[in-house]
Amino acid sequence: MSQQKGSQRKEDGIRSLARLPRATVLRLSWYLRYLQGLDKSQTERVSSQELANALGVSAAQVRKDLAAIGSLGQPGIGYRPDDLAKVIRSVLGLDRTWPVVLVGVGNLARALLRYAGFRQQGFHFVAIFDNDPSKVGQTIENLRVLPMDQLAETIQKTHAQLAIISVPADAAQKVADQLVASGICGILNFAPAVLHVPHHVSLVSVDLTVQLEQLTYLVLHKNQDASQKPPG
Amino acid sequence: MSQQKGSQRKEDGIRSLARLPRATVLRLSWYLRYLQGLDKSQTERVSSQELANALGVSAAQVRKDLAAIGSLGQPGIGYRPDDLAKVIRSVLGLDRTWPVVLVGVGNLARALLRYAGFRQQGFHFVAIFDNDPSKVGQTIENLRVLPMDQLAETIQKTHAQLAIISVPADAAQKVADQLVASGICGILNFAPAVLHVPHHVSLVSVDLTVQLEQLTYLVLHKNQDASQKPPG
DNA sequence: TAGATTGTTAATCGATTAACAATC
DNA sequence: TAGATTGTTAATCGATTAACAATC
Repeated sequence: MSQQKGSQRKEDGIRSLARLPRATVLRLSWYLRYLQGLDKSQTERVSSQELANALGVSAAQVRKDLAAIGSLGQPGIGYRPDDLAKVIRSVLGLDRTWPVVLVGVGNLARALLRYAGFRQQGFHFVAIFDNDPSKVGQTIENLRVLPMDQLAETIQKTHAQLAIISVPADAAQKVADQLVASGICGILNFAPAVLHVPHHVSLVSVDLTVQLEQLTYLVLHKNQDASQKPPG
Repeated sequence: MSQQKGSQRKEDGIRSLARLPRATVLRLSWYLRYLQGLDKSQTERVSSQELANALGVSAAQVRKDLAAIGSLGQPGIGYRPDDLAKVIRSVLGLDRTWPVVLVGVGNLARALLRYAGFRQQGFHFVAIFDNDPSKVGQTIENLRVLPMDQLAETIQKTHAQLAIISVPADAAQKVADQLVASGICGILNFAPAVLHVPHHVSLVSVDLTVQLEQLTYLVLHKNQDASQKPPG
């Protein structure tokens, strides 16, 4: 592995990180979750071994992941939970507030709007949309459901960069196109459809049926692979 | 790569498959989804290239994935959608009905209970549970909410092998333990917690906040990685 | 100092891609 | 036959693990 590669360079503690492996980014979320669960006043240090045990990965993996975002640990001692959490938050972009718009007001949307976990991490719903006239005008969690023709305008006004799609599969690509045209940078898609977005837009899809199908495969072929699964 | 490895052997078409790579199993779900969307009477054949274009992967990848579950294509011709879908369904265990129990009746649970996608693929909710006395006895989608002390009994009676956890994070491990003790083989977990289950139980976790955090990372470090993301 | 634990290197493992002979 | 497309092999790429010198 070549040193001095791309924008990667060491700089007294925190490294300006050149695209982390996707699996590493996923684990950073887990590490953060674990650190947030620690009793702040009680825990002075955590070791890679402790994190590894808690999350079901190897200690070497943990050290590799954390070394990728900075020299945050002290040999012989471990990591300071607060420092670690702060750096991970910064890397994941959780040291700020993210306005989010949501398109498609069904059951899943209602659940998402009420989901406390989002608010805790700085995600903040600023507008919700539906193309069903009978839903437009309803109020859910203090938000009026807006018609789709106000999408672009609202996104520009609220500076929302993120959107959540929870419409039926056959409507999802059209909605994605509208979101992209309105300047959205990242889409979290819950519609069971493969979406295509331009290069400059980020997309994460969560397909609930696919997840359940992964589970049936594992159950059916159990004992051939019983390792701890990454969430998602 | 050695031939004749483990239980893998070729046998006229369908191969008795030795644990597929997890990424392959994920894509099998996508292929199936695409095939199900095709107009049956219209489409006689699909090529690996068509599947690849539709799903944003390489054609070589598609052929490799499909070759792993059998010799299903005809050189020079392509694959027969019906045959392909049938084999994928069989590999994923979707050629049968799966009774599912759900624990934790919150907003997300209500959304999941009404989610049509589950039913379409053969998943069937047979019982729902909550430890909140004010919820026990309520009826949702024709199911009475049962108290937790009826969990084991009900699971045995319904022969449910799968369970969905949608309780708060701090209750999730205890619920998982109860499910395992009651004989459940596979758990789909929506609680934002890392669960530990015995070797013989399969676990898939979907953490919505983690998914949104992956998205903020991508948006923030955009143009460093703008590839199509696998759902989940 | 002795014990613990990091950050990093080298070795291993696994998954993806490219190329092409086989075959419809 | 000529054109198309599979299944498979070898090459590439990337991620995980093991080991250990550096250091608190």
